[in-house]
Amino acid sequence: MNKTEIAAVLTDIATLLELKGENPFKTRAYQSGARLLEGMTEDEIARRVEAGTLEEVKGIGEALAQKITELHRTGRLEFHEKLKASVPAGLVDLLSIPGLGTKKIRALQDKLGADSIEKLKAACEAGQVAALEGFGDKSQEKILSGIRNREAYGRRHLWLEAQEAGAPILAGLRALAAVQQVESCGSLRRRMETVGDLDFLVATTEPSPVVEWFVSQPHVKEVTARGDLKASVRLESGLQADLRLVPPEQFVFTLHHLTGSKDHNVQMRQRALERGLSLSEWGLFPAEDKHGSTAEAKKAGATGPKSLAAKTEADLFRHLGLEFIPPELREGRGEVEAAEQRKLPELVTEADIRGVFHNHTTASDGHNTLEEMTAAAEALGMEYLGIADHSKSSFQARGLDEARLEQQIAEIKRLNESKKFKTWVFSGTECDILPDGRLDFSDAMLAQLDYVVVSVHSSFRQEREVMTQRIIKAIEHPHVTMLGHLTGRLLLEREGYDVEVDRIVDAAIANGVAIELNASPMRLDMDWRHWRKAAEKGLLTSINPDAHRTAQLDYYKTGVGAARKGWLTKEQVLTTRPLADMKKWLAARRK
DNA sequence: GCCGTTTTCGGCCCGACTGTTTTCAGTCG
Repeated sequence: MNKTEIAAVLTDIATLLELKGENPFKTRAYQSGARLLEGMTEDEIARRVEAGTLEEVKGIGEALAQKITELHRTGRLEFHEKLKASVPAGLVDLLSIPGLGTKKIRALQDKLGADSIEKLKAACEAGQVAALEGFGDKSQEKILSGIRNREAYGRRHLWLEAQEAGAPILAGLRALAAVQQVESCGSLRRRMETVGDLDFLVATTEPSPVVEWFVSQPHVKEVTARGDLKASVRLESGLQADLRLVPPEQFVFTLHHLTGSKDHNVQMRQRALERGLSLSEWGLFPAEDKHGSTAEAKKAGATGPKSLAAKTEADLFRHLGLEFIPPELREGRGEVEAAEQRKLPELVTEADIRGVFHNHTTASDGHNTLEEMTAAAEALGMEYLGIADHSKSSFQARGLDEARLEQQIAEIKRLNESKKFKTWVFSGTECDILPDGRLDFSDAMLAQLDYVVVSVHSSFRQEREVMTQRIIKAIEHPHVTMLGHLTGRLLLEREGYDVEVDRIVDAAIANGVAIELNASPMRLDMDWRHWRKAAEKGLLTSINPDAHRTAQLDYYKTGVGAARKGWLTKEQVLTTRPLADMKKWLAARRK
């Protein structure tokens, strides 16, 4: 078993033990064991299993070491299997209902035999839950609504959806007189491809009008919590939005804490400790001396230790000997080390982008004409726009055959010559990669184009090796400029096809082909997790909106977010080049 | 289940909020 699988088993054990009412510190030990494994390399784990030195890792003791070893060697763990068999299968599902934790679930199971969502729902409808000690009408109603809305509440949301839902809230908060500073935090700020909920942080000395505004904005369906220092609402979309209010001097620390990620925060706290400091959402304090706990220090109130001051996050990082780490990079993937060595990349910005490739028109499955798309690109200030309608095999998308493509080439030529728009238009195609790796157009046809995007749109289920070879064959074709959506994934809907990313990246570099960063918010493909390594090897990308209507040209901004998350600099993104350079680069590709 | 320059036993992160309680347990992040 690899580390991810082993960690998953440990986490599962923790959950099952909790449901059985085990000592919470025992369950925490399994959880932290899982986290520790995630933070180690496969190599290190294998080495420690082999040498029997797992116990040297702080947080892993005799019991965990034995279990990890068994899982690593055999892929099974009898302890886990017996445990699983002893807990009703439906019980774990109950944890997904808001307001239900292990204690209440146990009570419901013990007293009502409710060990599945179905049975719990029936018990609620019969009024049995409200009658239980420790429960009441409100709890019963909350459980029922939690069950009814389970799907909507549990769902993650595309980054752009979350961003659009959050923008008016952020603007509204910013406009309040009592608000000194406000930011959204969490995965939205880190620009993760999907977002679980919205987190807003406000600096204020006068929280109550802020809370009042927050819970009474439009689109709030339900207020789930409301206090002096925090509030939570459920929006009509099913998204949950949380508000935290802190005094101004604490803002930066809470902002950093709530932005995360967890892994990043763990590393930062560790680093603080190494320097005799203690970092938390409350501040950056001198670490407590051996005789006083932080709790006692807290109780001492104003006489307790004072946090170091930080006006901005840059101050916070500076206190720890680090340069500022942009939120997008805070994933615990080497950014702290890089910040220490002053080796963080200068990330590409929206302002760097000069043009957009891979866009569709009404010729295939787009909703706007060539002229409308060009006008929209001009309005965005783009120096160039690349059209790439589908090729003939994509008949579901009204793909163009040779005759229609030649027509479009002529049309684009006329448009450029007319100088009607400041934006230059490049003729291209999104050419299907056929199941055997051949392309959907002849060499002669492809040679007439300014650029060629190649994409897989069929036979998604091919074996990993077949699919990998298929794509590499296409990349090796002399007329190909860039590879479209590497895996074809649709976030929250469909897994991508199975490919060996490293080999495709190497083939692209060897053939001078770029891999697009498809900026459609439902794709963001190739995944940001691959970009750092790929770009360090020399891969170039093009941030492509894959727009099917004028408004979607704007997707390039979402793509810039993903590119930043992938540590990409301006130099590594082709579409930051001015038109003249871009023309030169494309011409050189065609020789 | 893990840990220890104060401990091999007795701690383990904690603050805010809700709901059901009448002083607090459970959940959440």
